[in-house]
Amino acid sequence: MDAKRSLEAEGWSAPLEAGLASWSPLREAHLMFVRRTLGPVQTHTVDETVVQGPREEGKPVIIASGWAAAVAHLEDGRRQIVSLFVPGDVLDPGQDLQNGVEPQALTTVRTMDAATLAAALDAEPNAALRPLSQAWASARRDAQCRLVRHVVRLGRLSAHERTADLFLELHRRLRRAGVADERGMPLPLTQEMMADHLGLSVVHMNRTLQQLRRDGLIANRAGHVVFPDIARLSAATRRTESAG
Amino acid sequence: MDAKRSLEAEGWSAPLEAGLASWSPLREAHLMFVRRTLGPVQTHTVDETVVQGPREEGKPVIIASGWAAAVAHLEDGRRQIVSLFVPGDVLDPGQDLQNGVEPQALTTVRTMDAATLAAALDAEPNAALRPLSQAWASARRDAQCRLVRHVVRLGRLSAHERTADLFLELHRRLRRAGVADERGMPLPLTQEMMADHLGLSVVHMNRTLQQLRRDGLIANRAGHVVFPDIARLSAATRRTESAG
DNA sequence: CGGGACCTTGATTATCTTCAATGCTAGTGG
DNA sequence: CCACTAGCATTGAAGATAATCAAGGTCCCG
Repeated sequence: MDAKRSLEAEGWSAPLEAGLASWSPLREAHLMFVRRTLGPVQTHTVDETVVQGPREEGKPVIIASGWAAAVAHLEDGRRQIVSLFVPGDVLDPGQDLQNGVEPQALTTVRTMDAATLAAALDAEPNAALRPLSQAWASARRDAQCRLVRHVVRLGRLSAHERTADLFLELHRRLRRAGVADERGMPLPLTQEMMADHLGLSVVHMNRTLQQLRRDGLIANRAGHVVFPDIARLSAATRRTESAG
Repeated sequence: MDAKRSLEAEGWSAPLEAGLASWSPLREAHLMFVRRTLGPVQTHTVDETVVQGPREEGKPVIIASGWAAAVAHLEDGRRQIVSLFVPGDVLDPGQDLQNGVEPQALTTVRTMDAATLAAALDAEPNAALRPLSQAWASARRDAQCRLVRHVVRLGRLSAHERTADLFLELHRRLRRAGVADERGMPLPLTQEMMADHLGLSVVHMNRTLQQLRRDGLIANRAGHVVFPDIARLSAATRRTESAG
């Protein structure tokens, strides 16, 4: 049955399918439904604005390949990347209802890399597709959960800890989507993007990465990062308490 | 009709009712429904754990009086207050599905002050109660929105900006719930709690507050804070660009 | 009066930003 | 093939911002 998938469909819906299936056990029928209801694919180059306003209910935009991010801009030029989106993720700019009536986007979704997007259809909760809608719900909850973890990261972790912690989160997510292997992952982000996500200056981001490299915790080149010792990288997300 | 409300009911469901009504125009019948379906009130003293695990679906716990917070604890004792809850808010610890099956709470909800809580019933989406369920949905979205804003605050604002920005957000929320007036608001938080929310050390939090006081942006005593000049406080949330 | 929780202070150190260059690499047009 | 450019990574120096350490101080309460 796997052999029957067209190469093309396999090509760009694989991360989405793998991601969904990791949340809930899906049958081939569910994956067929996903492929069938997926909208036309839009191709984007890096740094294009993808979602300006609040997203349409029931028509989540998913990212089939490449990376994107929800970006908040301050008046004076500072910017904060609120969340990163990797293949298989649902794009969500967050919505502000502060003024009551018109929902207003808090952030703008922009591509951080060449990316392909498609509108997906959240399954109606009928019996046959129940596992599928559960998978969508789990994916949404995971996104919320990542926001909470990011607040902790920004509020209480040092630059080194933040960086290690982010790398591990991205690694987990990319493996879930089937886009990374055990030892490393693609990382198309510039140091400036990482800095804007982790609340650091570019210069300090650079020095933090150098330190992690010197410590043998990461090794990177050409859009990829390798983790020579995941256990030690994991330990670097927490403060090392030596002699008490 | 307003005169008919019992004083007791008025006393502890007022912030919730005012908060909901601010999201969607509600009639007396909707408020009656809220009062009628509200569970028994639980009284808590400061620093009690209120919600340990993931919250039950469809039975949101609301806070009728007092303050609470979703708190994340790190192994080494550092802690981050991820979100603050004021009267009328729905408590939500955030849920982690990372390991697939069992939802796991990311944070623990604790009282930051003496507080009274009750379980509320999210209205079924029948026609008569539609405005009510819309109000609940808006309140939920507002909570998500606050998380996004907090990421920006922690990632890109200085200590002074963060503090001013938080005060303005709390002021807006408390006014919405009818618990604060135009000039100031109750603030039962210790400096340590504010520090843990804003990602600062207690000492630095203290000095930042002193600075704001010296600048005439805030004045506080005994659990209350007053804003002598909201416009200037608002300006303090952004970097002041003098000569260009 | 003693204790505890909270606020405040000064001194010192660490972390991180800013400013200003300098290199590096890939793409572009001559 | 070679300047030329643009975007990104890197460096050093200087300074601001924030953390840490270690005391005091105040207030309330038993």
